[in-house]
Amino acid sequence: MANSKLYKGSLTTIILKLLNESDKMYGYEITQKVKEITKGELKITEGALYPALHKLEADGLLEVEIKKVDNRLRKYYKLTEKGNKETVNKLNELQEYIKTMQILVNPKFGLE
Amino acid sequence: MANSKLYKGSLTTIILKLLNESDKMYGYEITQKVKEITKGELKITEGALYPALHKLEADGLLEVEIKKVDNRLRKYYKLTEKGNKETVNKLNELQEYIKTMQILVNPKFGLE
DNA sequence: TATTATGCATAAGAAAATTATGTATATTTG
DNA sequence: CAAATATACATAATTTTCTTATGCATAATA
Repeated sequence: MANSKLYKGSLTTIILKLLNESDKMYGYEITQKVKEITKGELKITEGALYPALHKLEADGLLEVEIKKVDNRLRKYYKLTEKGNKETVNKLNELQEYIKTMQILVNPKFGLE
Repeated sequence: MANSKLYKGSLTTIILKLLNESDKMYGYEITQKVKEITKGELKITEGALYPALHKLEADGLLEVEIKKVDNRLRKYYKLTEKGNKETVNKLNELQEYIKTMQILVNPKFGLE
C-alpha cells in the first residue's frame, strides 16, 4: 500500500469517502483515482481492494451494479443508506485518530 | 486499542515517540502514560505492547535495563542511536500519512 | 506480436492486533 | 482480614488486514 504501515486499517475509510464523493465507482477506477489524487504516494493493490469491497457489500454498506463496457465487465459500487451513515462514522474516527496522534506525538498540541 | 481500526500500525510510532521524550520507560508505565495523555481514548493492551517492545529490542532500536522496585521487576527501555533515527523516520511517516489522508478525505486540501 | 492497460478474483502467507490466560507482589477496600 | 484492585511481566490462540503471487479475459499500444 505504501512505505508506511500506518495505512493499515484505513482502506475502508478511503473507499467509503471516494464513493461518497463520486456516487458510483468500480474497483479499478478506485485504484486509479487514489493513485492520481495522492500523486502515486498510495497504491491500492487488488489483493486488498477486492476483498474489502466484498466485505463492505456483505455488510450492506455497498450495493453493486454490473455493467458491460467495451466488452469488459465493470462492477459499479455505490453507498447504501447504511453506507452513508458509516462513512460519517469513519470520517469522524479518522479526525479523532489524527487528533489523538498529534497529541501523543506533538505534546504542545495537548496544552493550549 | 480503540474503537477505531486506524490505530493498527501506529503502536511502534507511539512507543518510540514516548521514549524519545522520556529517556527511559517501562512497559506498564507506557500503558498508563498513553491512557493519561489521551484521556482514556487510547488503551494499549499488554498483548500488543510486550511483543512490540520485544521486537523493537530485537531490532536494536531499544535497549533494556532491569530494575527491582518494591520487590517487583521493571524492564526499563530506552532508545539506542538506531532507535533515535528510526523515531525521526516514524514521525515523518506519520506526518506524511496524515497529509495524504487529508488530501483523500478533504479534497479541498489538495488544491490550496 | 508482445507488452501494457483494463477489469475482475482468490489463495497462501506475513504482520499486527485482540482476547484470554498465567504468574507474582503490593495496595486498597469492604 | 479477606477480597479486590493495581502493579508488572509474559505468551498462546485467534482474528483482521494486508502483501505477494497467481489466474483469467479483453483492449490498446509499442
